[in-house]
Amino acid sequence: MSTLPKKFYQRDTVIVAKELLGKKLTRKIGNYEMSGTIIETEAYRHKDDPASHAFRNITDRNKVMFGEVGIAYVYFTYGMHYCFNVVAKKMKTSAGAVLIRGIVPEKGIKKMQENRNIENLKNLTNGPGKLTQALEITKEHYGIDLTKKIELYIEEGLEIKKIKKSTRIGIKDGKEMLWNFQI
DNA sequence: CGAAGGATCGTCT
DNA sequence: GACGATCCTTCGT
Repeated sequence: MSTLPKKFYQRDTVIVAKELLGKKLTRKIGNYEMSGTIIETEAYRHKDDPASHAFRNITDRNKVMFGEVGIAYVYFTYGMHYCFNVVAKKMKTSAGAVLIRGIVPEKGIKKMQENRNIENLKNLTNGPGKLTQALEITKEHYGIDLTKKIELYIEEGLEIKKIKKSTRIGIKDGKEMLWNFQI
């Protein structure tokens, strides 16, 4: 199976967020592989989106959102969680990223359960902080290229027909935009 | 069940 | 110096 090309991410952030549903996320540590299918995403854009980290200005943290597409944007929040995003936007001069909020675990479930110290599959990777903990994604992955099959990448997956739209979670402004997408 | 509150620290003002 | 694109536990019903 091949990874999604740069071209895939070089489109409107909201469209990419929808189309990432059903795709396969893989995390490789040495020979060990963990993977799952993406089932929930959120789009965060630029100046038109008050909930986005890129809304105000470019900073040390958010700078990858302004750069090349198909790159990982990982940040630390609430003093204990990492969140994993993919840079996606139509214009080179703009900014945007898609937050991966949930996957269905497939390969390497045992390791994920160890990492999270729980058994229940339902609670294993059904939240942005949970999936980074399960897949051992940290700030070390900030800025890596997800189109290359190295330690973290996204491949082709299922065709999704029905998409549920909703408001994004945990934000103050920008609630009128239905940019949370789930299968 | 659902609601409420605590944990904990990097980032921005 | 305040707060957050969260999660988990506890407590009450």
